[in-house]
Amino acid sequence: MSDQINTVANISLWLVEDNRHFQQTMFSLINESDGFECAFAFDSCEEALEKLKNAAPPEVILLDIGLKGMNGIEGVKKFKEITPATHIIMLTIQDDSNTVFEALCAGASGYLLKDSSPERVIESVKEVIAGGVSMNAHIAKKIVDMFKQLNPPKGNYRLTEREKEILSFLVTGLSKKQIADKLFISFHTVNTHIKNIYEKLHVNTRAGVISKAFKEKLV
Amino acid sequence: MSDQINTVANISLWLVEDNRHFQQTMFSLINESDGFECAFAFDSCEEALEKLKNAAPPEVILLDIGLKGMNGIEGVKKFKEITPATHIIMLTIQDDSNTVFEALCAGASGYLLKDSSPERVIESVKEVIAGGVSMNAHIAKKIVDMFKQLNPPKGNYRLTEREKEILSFLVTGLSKKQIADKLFISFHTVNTHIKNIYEKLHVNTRAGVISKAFKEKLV
DNA sequence: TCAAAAATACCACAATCGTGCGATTGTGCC
DNA sequence: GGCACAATCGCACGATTGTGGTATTTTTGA
Repeated sequence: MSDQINTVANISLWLVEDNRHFQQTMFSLINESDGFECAFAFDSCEEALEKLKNAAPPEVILLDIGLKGMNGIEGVKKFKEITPATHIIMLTIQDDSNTVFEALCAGASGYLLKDSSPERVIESVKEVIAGGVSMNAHIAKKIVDMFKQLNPPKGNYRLTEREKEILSFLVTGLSKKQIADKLFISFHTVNTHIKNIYEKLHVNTRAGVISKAFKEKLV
Repeated sequence: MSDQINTVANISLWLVEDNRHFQQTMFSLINESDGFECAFAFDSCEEALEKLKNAAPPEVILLDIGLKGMNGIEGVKKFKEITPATHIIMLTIQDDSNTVFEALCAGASGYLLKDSSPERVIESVKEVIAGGVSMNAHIAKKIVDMFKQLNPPKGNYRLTEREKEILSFLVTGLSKKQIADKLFISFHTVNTHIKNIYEKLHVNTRAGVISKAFKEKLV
């Protein structure tokens, strides 16, 4: 508790990038920015991971997506295993949405085009530290599209409330008898409801109902 | 082909917003921006939808998410039905991610906080016209999180290739006999395989296997 | 108020399923 | 050679399912 006289601690960043020229540029850019400090710059994930064994993890890692050796995607996973609280921003030359998308799924918090303006770099870092995910409109669209695709408008088979209820029990794997007991109705009634569900969904086996229910998000 | 002397056509926008003060501010902001033109401003979705019947649709609609009458979400759906090529940007007072998320799923191309800077507004419009989706880091995180949730790491139950194959047939609703015929093996063999699958997945009904297969993305 | 829709209940029977056994063959591995 | 494992095949039997009916009561909507 001696010499905390100047300011609050800087945000610490690490840089993993094999292009020495770009590495230098980025390194300087960060260290010249108020409140940020680029502690280390590495040429490969392997080196950075090695360093993590005996150094405090940074708050943010800027990680080239196209590294030799362990590539960025694998890198994200490894880093996140070791220090899950560290935010990782991918660096890419081009707007390759597939790769970026994979990186996000692997745990990255955003990505930056390498030719981004210094302001944009700093803005991204701030965004991820605030808990956000930093991406551009193009990637955002990819993700929203994919999301919509995974959430197709659910088909309407005009199931009644009771039928939906029973469908949900079928999906959990209950037998007719178990459903009857659960709803305090007769086995025969459940039988009838199931017959009606089968007819409405155009299926004729348990397996058919359940697949259809999952595929079309009926449950 | 007569008087195309001045410039390329302006980007046409419509504004749907019931707060008259904000409506005026935004209207002026847009019309003062080079290359943009706010053709109409409406107080409600109903009015704008009415106008669409006899006016050319705009390239972009700025749509308040919290309108009286038909709200923004329903509005997006209606607009998109009538003029799917029109990009819609939602206007929100607060960063309400659930609503914004619904809007995006309903077809919106982005959203703007109402206190965004004029530059941010124009930037968003440009982004959506370029085919992107405009959102901030906070919403982006929500969506990426949701996406990850939909793609959980698949459990490994050490199913053999044959078992996986049979599992996939089970999911499509085939009976033991049908599977046997399809694979040119005996009914009894299929029976055995299914028994083993049940044991490995810790289930004991057809329904159980299929739900588990879907929930854990085994197929 | 009256008809339609939904929920309830019952019966019977063939088909299919789940599960208890046991057994042979081929393959890879130490 | 011996061991583990996957794939194959077999039998038996009780449990459950799917399907063909019919029929009553309650709820809903026009």
